[in-house]
Amino acid sequence: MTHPCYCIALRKVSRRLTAVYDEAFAPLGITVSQFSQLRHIRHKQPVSLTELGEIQELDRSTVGRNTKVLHRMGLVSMAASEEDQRETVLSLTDEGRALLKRATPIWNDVQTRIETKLEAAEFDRLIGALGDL
Amino acid sequence: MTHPCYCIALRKVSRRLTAVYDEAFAPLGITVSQFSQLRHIRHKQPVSLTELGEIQELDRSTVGRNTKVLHRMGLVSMAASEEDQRETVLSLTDEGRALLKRATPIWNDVQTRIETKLEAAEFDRLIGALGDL
DNA sequence: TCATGATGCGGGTATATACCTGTAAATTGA
DNA sequence: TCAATTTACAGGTATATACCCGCATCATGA
Repeated sequence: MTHPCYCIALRKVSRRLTAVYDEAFAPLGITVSQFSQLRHIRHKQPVSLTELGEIQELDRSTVGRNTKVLHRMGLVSMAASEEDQRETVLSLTDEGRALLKRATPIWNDVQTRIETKLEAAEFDRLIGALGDL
Repeated sequence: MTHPCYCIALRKVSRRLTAVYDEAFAPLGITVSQFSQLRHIRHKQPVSLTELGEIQELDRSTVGRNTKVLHRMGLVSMAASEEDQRETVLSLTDEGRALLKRATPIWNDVQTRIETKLEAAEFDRLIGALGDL
């Protein structure tokens, strides 16, 4: 274990940071991943699963499954496109919009909190800084 | 999307970097996550699931499930501890050791490849550098 | 127009991950 | 010594993620 693995180190801070955001969003019943997807949908709606996948750089099937959860929560509507019957078009529901509005200040707070940890962030310092969040 | 989310950005590079390592390890039939766990086991064997969880900063149940896969692959042995009947102790099998030996030069190559991308890596540069791997 | 190919998705399977609950074994304190 | 607590784990459930296959639909070229 002389040299740390960059990938494993990155995965570790990614898990940690995700936990920080998720904890902040928990009162709203969403995760940071879901928050991000809601933001993308708001920005691009009406948007197809494929397009959303390209934007988020996620596999289409992943986006489909993640979206189904948001749909089940009543935050996102899924409808067949009129031009192309194969396509599912996503939009925010009123609840989705409302929740995103409530989530945004929480996100801003966390972002700011992270920024203060990141000032002179080279890679190792990044790991260290996020390590004691 | 004026401001990017630190967490989402980090998750994204984490996915990407994982894909790079996983692709390199693919001929051996393991992932970078499994490689890392094998290394930890080799370093600490005989080791319990709980201890391994603490080392890897992963939930015990996660380690248990990940280990079961390695065990199914014949790379790791799981035996009840003699001192404490509750404890499962993990060790590498001969195949596990052999595979780790073959995996290590591959890992070194990827590490080196990543290093050349990381020279002056502040956070944003990190994202950018990993972005075009 | 119509076969062929491309596109959009759903679902199966798999890993990686966490939390919670239940159970069994060990420890400890009265 | 024995009840109460702590520990170690397995398994259930859930999200997040990817790859593959199959199906339906659309687009295109002969």
